[in-house]
Amino acid sequence: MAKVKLIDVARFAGVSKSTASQFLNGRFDYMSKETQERIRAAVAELDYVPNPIARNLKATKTKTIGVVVRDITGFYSSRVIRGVDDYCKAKGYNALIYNTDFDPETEAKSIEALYQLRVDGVIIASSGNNTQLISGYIEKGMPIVHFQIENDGSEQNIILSDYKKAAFDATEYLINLGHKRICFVTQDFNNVNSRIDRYQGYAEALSKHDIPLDDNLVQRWDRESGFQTAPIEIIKSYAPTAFFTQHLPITVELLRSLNRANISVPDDVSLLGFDEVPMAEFFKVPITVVKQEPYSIGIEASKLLLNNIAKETNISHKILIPCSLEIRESCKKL
Amino acid sequence: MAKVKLIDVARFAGVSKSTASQFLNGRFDYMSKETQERIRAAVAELDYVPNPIARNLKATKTKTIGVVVRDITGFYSSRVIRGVDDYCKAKGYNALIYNTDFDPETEAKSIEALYQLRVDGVIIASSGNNTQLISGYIEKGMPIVHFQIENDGSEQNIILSDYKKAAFDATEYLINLGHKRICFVTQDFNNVNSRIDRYQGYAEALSKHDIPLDDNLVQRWDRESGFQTAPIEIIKSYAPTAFFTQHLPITVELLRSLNRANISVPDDVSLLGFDEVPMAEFFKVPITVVKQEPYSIGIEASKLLLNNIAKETNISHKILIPCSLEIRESCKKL
DNA sequence: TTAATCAACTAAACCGGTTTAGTAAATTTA
DNA sequence: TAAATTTACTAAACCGGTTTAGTTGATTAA
Repeated sequence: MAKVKLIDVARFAGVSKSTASQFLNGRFDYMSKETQERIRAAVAELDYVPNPIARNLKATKTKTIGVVVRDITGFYSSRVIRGVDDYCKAKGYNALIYNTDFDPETEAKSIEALYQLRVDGVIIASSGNNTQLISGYIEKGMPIVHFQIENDGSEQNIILSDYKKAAFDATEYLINLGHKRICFVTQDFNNVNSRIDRYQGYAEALSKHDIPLDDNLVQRWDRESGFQTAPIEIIKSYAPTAFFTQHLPITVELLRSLNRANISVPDDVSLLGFDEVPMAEFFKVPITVVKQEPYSIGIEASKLLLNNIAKETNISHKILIPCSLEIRESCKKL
Repeated sequence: MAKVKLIDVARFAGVSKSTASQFLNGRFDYMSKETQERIRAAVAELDYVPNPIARNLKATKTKTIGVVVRDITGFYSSRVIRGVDDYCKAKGYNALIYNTDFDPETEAKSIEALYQLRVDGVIIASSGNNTQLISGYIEKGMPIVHFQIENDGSEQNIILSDYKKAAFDATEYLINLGHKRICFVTQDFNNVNSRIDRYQGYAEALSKHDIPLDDNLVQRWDRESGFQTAPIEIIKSYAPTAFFTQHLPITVELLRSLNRANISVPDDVSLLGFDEVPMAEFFKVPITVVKQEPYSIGIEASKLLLNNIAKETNISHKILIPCSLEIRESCKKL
């Protein structure tokens, strides 16, 4: 494609490669005005475009970072990526996206691929199954910033929503509406702080309002097998007046179940979801949710990463981004 | 980061750089078993990882392509990108995403950035305002594949939904439900074939069923100023029994208007949209839509691009991907 | 007047690989 | 038995830049 290179410019201007390079990097220390002008003219005449790859080879930098997400297609992930990308582009970096589809092995392969590609750093929403492996890369000197998922016991750079406060606020909102039997639906904690924190926010709100914590109202859902106990059974057996779902897919599946069983939201049961629901305004019942700020998370994550890259430090930072409660129509006042 | 290089491996194995390189590239032509074994051992011992950048420098290839979209966050774009990325990764390429936010200038800058980065090719949903410029890059030898938007008169590689057939089928579906006054809501054609084709599909369906084409029922919408005529006015003045919107934002805005004006879909007026609507199943009225296959479009676009890169040809190909009608509840039988 | 300094460059090494053109020893052919 | 060929490598050029260590002629200080 672009064939004219530095040596061509140098020859055209009648100077050496070194001088041409100095000029292009703005170091005019001891360079006569005429020489500068000749090189400028040569660049213009030959339509020269420096090759950033050759440049970075020498610098042993790629000006590229990696972003490892579950699926770029998701509402949350795509916005994080957009934030990362906007910040990176502004700082002269490019971002390479790797999708893991929730598979820890694909995740491991992605990190290795990025390592081999010599990216300057990585932003990752890790599954939590590769903690050891990731530590290894950090030791090898690859700066890594996490987001979305915080695993227990790992000191790391991470940007997170303030899950605990968000869950607390949401639960308190339901309590203030008169709810006492609030069913908390979560994925298995599995040492993931990001899940435990929400639970704690929930528990603390109950405690603050002297509502006993009923273990029957803490229900599990997982990606493969769905609800451990069917929502209809939960309602029959434990009579919750509200569901508080901790993840968009849980909200979606719960809503689907309730619709199928002809259980009306919010008349029969209230529903509050974690994570924004796209197109909520057009829903039969617009869902009240805890809204995260994925775009901001992306910005902050890349800010932190590029900072670490620049300073070659790796002191663990944890940054919390506040959430907000988006009140719509799925929670009834009792 | 990774510091061990080829020369280290070579020294460790007691061979020259060249021999080590030959080994790593699987050319064992005249290499003794013992030498092979020694290099293999050195690689393993030193944990050597080849530097793809240095490799590609010599090859004058980057094994990277660019993808220029409006906004990675969108339902359609994110899926196209996912398709592109899956195909590219499988073929050893990486994709760099550039967002234009519908701004032709940002688009131009993105292409130039990708050109300077020496990407091996570009996949783009162009605004249509940079046709000249893009031709320039093609002439410079940069392979380009378009998708989503086809501009009038430009011979180019392009992957598209079969817009005409899709619009024909959708219109005929409405006609078969008894609709005769179908309001076609579109962006200004502006020489964009992707829009004109839909209009032709619409017109041909009407014609086939002997329904006169009423210009009053062809309405404009644009991103900045919204509807040229407010939907309520359209209904009052021209009494359509159905709307057929040509773009997701139009569908969304129309629905919003109708809701605000308390006009019921489909009781007062039917609605059929182009483009899938996320979460449609939970809508007050699930919207019937023409569903495109963005993931397939991404796959096909990258297939075509990588093919052109490999063969260094650039014969214009146009590939149509069929759409399907996703029938839900927003169209009433009259 | 001569050594030291400075302005304005350039040669060559380097980044980390690939590839082409050789080379020396062993083997085959004439 | 000498020439031609084959085997198993290596030296050096190259990809397209950056950077370090010089070099040369002019100017300034001692």
